[in-house]
Amino acid sequence: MGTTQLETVPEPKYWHLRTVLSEALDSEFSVGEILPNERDLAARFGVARATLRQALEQLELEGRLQRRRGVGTTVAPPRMGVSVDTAQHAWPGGPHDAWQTVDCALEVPPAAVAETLVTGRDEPVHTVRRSRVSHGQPVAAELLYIPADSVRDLSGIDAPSGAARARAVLRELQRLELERQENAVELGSARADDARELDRLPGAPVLVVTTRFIARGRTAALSVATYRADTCRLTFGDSGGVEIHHGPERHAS
Amino acid sequence: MGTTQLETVPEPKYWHLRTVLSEALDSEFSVGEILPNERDLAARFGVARATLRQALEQLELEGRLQRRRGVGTTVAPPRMGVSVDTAQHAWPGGPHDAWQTVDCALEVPPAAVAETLVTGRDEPVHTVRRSRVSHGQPVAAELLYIPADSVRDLSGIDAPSGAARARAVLRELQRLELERQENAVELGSARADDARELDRLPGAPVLVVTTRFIARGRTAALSVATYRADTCRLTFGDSGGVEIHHGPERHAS
DNA sequence: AAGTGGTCTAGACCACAGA
DNA sequence: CTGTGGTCTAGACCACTTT
Repeated sequence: MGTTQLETVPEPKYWHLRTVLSEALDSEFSVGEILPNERDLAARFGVARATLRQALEQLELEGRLQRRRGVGTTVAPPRMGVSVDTAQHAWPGGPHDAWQTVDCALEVPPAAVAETLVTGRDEPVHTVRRSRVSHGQPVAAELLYIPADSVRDLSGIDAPSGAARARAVLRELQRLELERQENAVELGSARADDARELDRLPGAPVLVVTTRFIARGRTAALSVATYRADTCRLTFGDSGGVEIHHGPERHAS
Repeated sequence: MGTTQLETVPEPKYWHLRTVLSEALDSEFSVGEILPNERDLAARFGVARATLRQALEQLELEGRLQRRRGVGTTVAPPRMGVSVDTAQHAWPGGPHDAWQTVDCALEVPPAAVAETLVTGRDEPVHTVRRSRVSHGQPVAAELLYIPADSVRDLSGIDAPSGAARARAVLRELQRLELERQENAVELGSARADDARELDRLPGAPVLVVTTRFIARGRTAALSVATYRADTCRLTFGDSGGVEIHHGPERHAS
């Protein structure tokens, strides 16, 4: 009857903790509010700190919490919708481009990239680094690989690297007619350089959006964009700014 | 010159381990091959088992490894491309539908769902459970929420639940004209029921695809599909079956 | 029964942010 | 400097699969 449920198939402590904390977040905390520190929380729930941390990790993965070393754990705002539609992921450098050019270099791409670009192994390609900012914070870091044949006429550009050269490369790319593009999303973990740019630790979960730009029947460019998985909800299709969030949430005063 | 790099900013052991193991996977292992057990591996690298496990978790998150309790850790095949295009995520029940109907019930949806459906709180909606199989293994579990007004004429259907009723509901839904749909992808963790259906443990990382089907200017149905993040690469846009994988991979004999 | 990965503990020390 | 989260250890036991 009113007795406490006997755990016939006991769920792991950390999972139960996750549920308890999740409900507490819904009902007793506001966005931006700081949680008690991990040692206190662990003591309060009568578990080891490692177990408590396992629960927090889950909630961070789900975008409910934000943890920063030296600062503390705060309640995260609902994830922001970020469009990865053809409009925003259009020909790099185009008018409706959501990206900001950072740097450019001529480098030999990773084997997996070289393979889809059909370029020979060890053949250097233009590598443009870009970043995307939304609502005032960095949400994605991108590496754009552009084979040399896609941008023929780079005369008059003396800069061997830098943002100026990047813009020149993208401008050249515009001259090609984009046939179509192929997109894919998958889960990954941030490499050290991406992590730095996204203000996260290495290994942080990211959504990797791979876009193959096809012109004249060939792959004219390949974009590998890593989005912060904790803060972003990628929208596509006929999308707009659908708002779906986890539960009751109030804003801190 | 040829001296070993002094770790001025020492990276975490587990991260270094991840890199070492990742390279070993590329060069010395074939898909499906079984790795040494965790205790042996930890001993071999001179670290605690927990640290070794942190590295393995990373690699599993990246889809490089597959771990099964009681069995062992094996090298995972490259992720399979799964289309989440309008073609596959079309009007549920349509001709090119990739989904298999499992069950149906009339239930009160979670608050977040009720909100986007514009139905009143505590108002039950048709809840259809479906599953998607690709290459012989389950890749996604879906919950489809359909407000009562979207499927008016359910007379002649006596079954209060079950696959038969589910099909009837979807058939009724077809009579509406689909205006457009809005899609979003985000990272989540598998709830207990989804986890069971996906043959994973609760909390396993999943890609949650939320689709809002819009007809007559209203949300006629809402689909929440959770895809296994470890085995799936979601493709969309003008996509096909782009093959991008991590490195040299051979198949076990 | 034996061997695997999964959970959990109670500690320790480190890196970093802020006062 | 203090307090925070991040890393790491050396154990123990549990749940599960296979033999």
